[in-house]
Amino acid sequence: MFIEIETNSVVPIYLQLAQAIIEGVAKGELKPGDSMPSVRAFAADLGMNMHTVNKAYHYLEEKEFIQIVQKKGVFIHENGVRNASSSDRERLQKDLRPIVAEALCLQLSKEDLEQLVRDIILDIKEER
Amino acid sequence: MFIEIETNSVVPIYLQLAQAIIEGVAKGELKPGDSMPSVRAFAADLGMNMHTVNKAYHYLEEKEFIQIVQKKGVFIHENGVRNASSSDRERLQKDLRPIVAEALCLQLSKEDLEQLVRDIILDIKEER
DNA sequence: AGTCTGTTCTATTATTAATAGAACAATGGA
DNA sequence: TCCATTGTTCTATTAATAATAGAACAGACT
Repeated sequence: MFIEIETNSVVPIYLQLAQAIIEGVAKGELKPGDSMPSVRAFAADLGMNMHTVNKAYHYLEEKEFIQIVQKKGVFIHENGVRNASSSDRERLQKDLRPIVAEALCLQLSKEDLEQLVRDIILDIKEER
Repeated sequence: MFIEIETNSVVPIYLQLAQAIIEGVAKGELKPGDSMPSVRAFAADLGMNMHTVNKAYHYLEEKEFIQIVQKKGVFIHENGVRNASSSDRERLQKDLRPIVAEALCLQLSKEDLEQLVRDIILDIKEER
């Protein structure tokens, strides 16, 4: 699993890490039940601090994408790939809204937006 | 123009303000050339600090949605409603990617995503 | 002349992000 | 049983960001 972190990005590295893991799940590279590296091993591997990885893990746990089992390890949540709950949908909608608004200003039609989404999906899934 | 600010949100209020203005442009409530309130008047109106409004304005200026004219005022950019440039598209794609990845984990099909986007577009445009 | 404009400056407060190191209790393999 | 590994918790420091505050400036407009 390739994880690229942009140190100069405005998006914090713990979030970049979390998003990379979500992409891993999205493309099926990480499957429910798979175990994730320990916070220490992952941190060493990525050249970041243990606490930063821990923060990413807890962020993902809150979103129910991973499961943290005390003293045992971290696993992709059995329910990580699931049918979106209503709170899932609300969250998606909230995150999506400002981007859609911007797209409208940029004269993107529904079709343009759909094309953009399609491109992203391909881009996420092709890297296998 | 209704602007609602959630003081307890994780998204900073200067950003919420900027996004609200973008929505205003998206729904055609704000048109290129329209003048925006002065930083002081807007701040007083919204119950926030002058510098916070100023920050939102500069954020929007960087995205080329408004134009700040020294000593005269702030206006919706003449090019605010435009055909997306390549840098516009890159930005959209970058912002969209983590959301699409999450949607894929949540088993949303292309069609589901398209429906979601359609709902948001309606929601943005109906409030007139 | 006087108000309004965005700008600039210094300042303070609170929060977040990231790092660091140490210690704890429980797990699990050798 | 021993011992390394697990996530957790604690204190700490540093840097950056967000939000507020107040004052002053120079130019625009009336």
